[in-house]
Amino acid sequence: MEATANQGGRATITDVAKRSGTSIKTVSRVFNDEPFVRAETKKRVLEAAAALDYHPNIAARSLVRGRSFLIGLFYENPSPNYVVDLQTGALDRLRDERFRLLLFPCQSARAMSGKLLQVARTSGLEGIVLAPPLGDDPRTVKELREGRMPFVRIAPTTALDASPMVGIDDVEAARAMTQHLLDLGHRRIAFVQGDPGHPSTGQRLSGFRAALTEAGVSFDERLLEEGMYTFESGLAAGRRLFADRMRPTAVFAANDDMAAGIAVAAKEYGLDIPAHVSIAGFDDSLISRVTWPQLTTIHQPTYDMAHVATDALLALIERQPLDRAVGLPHRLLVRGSTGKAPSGEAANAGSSA
Amino acid sequence: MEATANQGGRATITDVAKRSGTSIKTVSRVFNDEPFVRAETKKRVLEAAAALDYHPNIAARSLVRGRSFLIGLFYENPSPNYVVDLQTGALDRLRDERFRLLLFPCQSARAMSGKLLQVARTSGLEGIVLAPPLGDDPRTVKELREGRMPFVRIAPTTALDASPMVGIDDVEAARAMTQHLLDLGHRRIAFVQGDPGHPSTGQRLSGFRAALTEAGVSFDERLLEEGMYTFESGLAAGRRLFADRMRPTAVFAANDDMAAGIAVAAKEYGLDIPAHVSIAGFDDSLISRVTWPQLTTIHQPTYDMAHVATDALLALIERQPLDRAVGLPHRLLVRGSTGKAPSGEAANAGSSA
DNA sequence: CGGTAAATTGACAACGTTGCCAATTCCGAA
DNA sequence: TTCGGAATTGGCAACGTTGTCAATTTACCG
Repeated sequence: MEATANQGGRATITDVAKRSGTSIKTVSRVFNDEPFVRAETKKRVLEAAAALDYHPNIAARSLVRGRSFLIGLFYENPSPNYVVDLQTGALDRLRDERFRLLLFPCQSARAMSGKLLQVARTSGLEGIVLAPPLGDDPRTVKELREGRMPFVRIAPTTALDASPMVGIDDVEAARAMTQHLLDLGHRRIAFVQGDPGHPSTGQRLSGFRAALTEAGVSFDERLLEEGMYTFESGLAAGRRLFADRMRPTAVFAANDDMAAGIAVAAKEYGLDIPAHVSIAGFDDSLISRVTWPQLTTIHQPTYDMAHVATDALLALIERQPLDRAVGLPHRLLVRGSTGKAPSGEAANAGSSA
Repeated sequence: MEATANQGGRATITDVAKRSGTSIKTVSRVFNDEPFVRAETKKRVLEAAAALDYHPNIAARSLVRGRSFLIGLFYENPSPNYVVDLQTGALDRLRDERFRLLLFPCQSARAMSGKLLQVARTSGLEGIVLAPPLGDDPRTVKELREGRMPFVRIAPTTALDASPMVGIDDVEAARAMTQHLLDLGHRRIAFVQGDPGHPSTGQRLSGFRAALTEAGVSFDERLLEEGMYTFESGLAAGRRLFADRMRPTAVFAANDDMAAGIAVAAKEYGLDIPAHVSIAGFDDSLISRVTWPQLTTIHQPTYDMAHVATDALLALIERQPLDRAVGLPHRLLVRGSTGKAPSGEAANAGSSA
C-alpha cells in the first residue's frame, strides 16, 4: 500500500511528488499555501500526502529559509503561578503560528548576564521574551541589541528604555493600594519589600511612599521590612513585625506570596484578619484566593503581558513597525484581608513614642 | 575586523574553515568532539570560531542527521505548581544534553485523542513525555506505538501496561492516608473525588475504600463527594459536606487544591481545623503549605517523576534497554490540618440515624 | 483564428552540516 | 633510509526543502 515512500523513514516531498504525478516544487507550493496551483492539482497532492502520512521536514525548511521559527521565553521562577501565566500567554499567542516556544528557566539574572545571547544563538532562536527581572540587566539588553537579536522585555513601564517593553505601572499600582489602606483609616502601615534584585521592588516601594507623602502621613522606617518575594520570607517578615509591640494595623506586601506568609504569621500571633490587622498583596496570583480571608491585591495581567509581548516579538521578527512600550492596566481588587483600621489605633500608636 | 564572515548573516562552518586555514570537515570534527584532530589544529579552529562568533546551524545539523533533538512535554493543566514541577524535572534532566524541550499544553485528553501523533510529527519531535491523564488514553497510546513514536507515560504504577511508565502507587498512598485518619480515631471520613477523567481519581478512591474495609469501618456513601481537582470544586464540595448535620469529622480530598477549598469552606462554617474537622490532601503542592493550618498530605515526587521519565525517554530514543515501569516512593506528610477525632463524635454520628 | 498576458508547472541551485572514503602526514620499526 | 600502519585531514555527496527563473499551458481579446 504505502510502498511508495522511501524505505523505512518518513515520506519526503519527493515521495509525494511521485505519487501525485507532479513535481516537488508543486507539492511545496501546496504546503505553503502559495497561489497559482490549480484546485484539482492541489487535491491530488493533498491526497497523496495524506496517503503517505507526509509532514514537511522542519529542519530542511528552516535550513533553506534561514529561519528556525523558534522563540525563547527566559524567566526566573518567582512563583509557579506567575510562570504558568507567562507561558500560557505566550503559547496562546503562538497558536496557529508556525512559531514554537522554547523555555529557558534561569537561576538568576546575574548568572545569565553575558551568556544570554550565546544561549539564544546556540539554540537558534529568532527572538526572545525576557520576563522580569531579566529584562532589567543592562548588560544583557546591550548585548542583545548589539547582537541584533530581537527581544521584548516584560518590565514595569516606568523603567522606560529604547527597547520594546510591556508592563504595568508598578508605582501607580502601589500608590493605589496604599491609598486604599489610608482610606480605611490605617496610619501605621508596614511595607514588606521584594527581592532587591527586581526593579519592581523599588518601584512598588516608591509608590507606597508617594501615597503616604501625599496624604501627609509620616513613615516609621522601622515598619519597612525586607523580603524576597517568597512565602517563607513573608512569614519571617510577618513574625518580626508582629513580635513588636508597636505592630502595624496594616501590612502591604510587595507580592501575594509574601502576603500569604504574613497572614500565617498573623494567625500564629492570634491576630484576626482584618479585625486586628489588614494585609494587602500584589499580583493577584492564585495564592491570593486560597488564603483565608482572601487577599486584597493588585491584579497584574501576567497572561496578557506575555501575550502582548509575544505579539510584539513576532512583529519585531517580521520587521514590522512597533510601539516601543505598551502599558497594560492594573486593577485594585478589594477582598477580605483588608478592613477598617482598629479604633484603638491612635492610642496604641502613641503609647510608646 | 570580522570581514571574513559572509556578508550580513551569521558565520558558517566555511567561514571558520577559511579563517583557521582548515577544511569544513575538520571544523565539524572539532565541534562534534570527534577524535583524530591534532590539539594544535583544534586550538586554531576554536580561536577562529570565537573570533567569528560561530555557532553551528542547528537546522542544517538536524537535516543531515535526520534528528531534531526536540522532545515534547504534553500535559493538561491541573495546577500551576504541578506543571512547573514537571517542567523543571524534565528540563533539569535535559541540561547538558543536546535535547530541547517543547511544551504542549492540552485542553483535555479527549480533545487530543488521535491528534497527538500528528502534532508530534508536525513539530518534528523525537519523543514525548505524557503527563497524566494524557498517558491513560488508550487510543493515544495505541497510535503512538503504531507510529513508532518513542514516549514515556507518567501515570500511576498500578495502571500497568506494556509501554514505559513512571509513577507512584496511588492506591497504596491513599490507603496510607486513610489509615492515618483512622489511627486518629476518625470513623466518619468523607472523600472528595478528583476529575473523573483522570485515572488517579479512581485509584485514590479505591485505596481509601480498601483501608476502610480492612479496618472494618463501613462507608456512608453520602460522604462521597464529586470534585474536579480544582480549588473551587473543593470549596463547593466542602460547603455541601458541612451544610449537612451529619457532617464528617475528617475529609480526605484527592488533591491539595481541593483540600484547600474544603478548608476555606470549613472556616465559613465556623469549624476549627483540626479541632472540629480534619482535612487531608494529596500531592504536597505549594498550596498545602500556605493554608492555615498547613495540610497533611501525600508527597508526590512530581519533579522526580518528570526527571526519571525524561531519562527513560532519552534512553528509548537512543534505543537503549529500559525498565518498563518505574515506581517512585510517596511519603505521608502529617501537618497541622489533621488531628484526633472530636470526642463527641460517636454521639454526633448516632444522633440522627 | 492568431496573439498576448496570465496562470500554472517544473528544473535546478542553493541552504550549512555531517557521513563516507580517499589522500596525506606522521611515527616507530626494520 | 625505507616501509607499513596509524593518525590526521580534506573532498564531495547527501539531507529535504524553498527561491529563482524559465517553460508550458490556459484564457481571453480582437
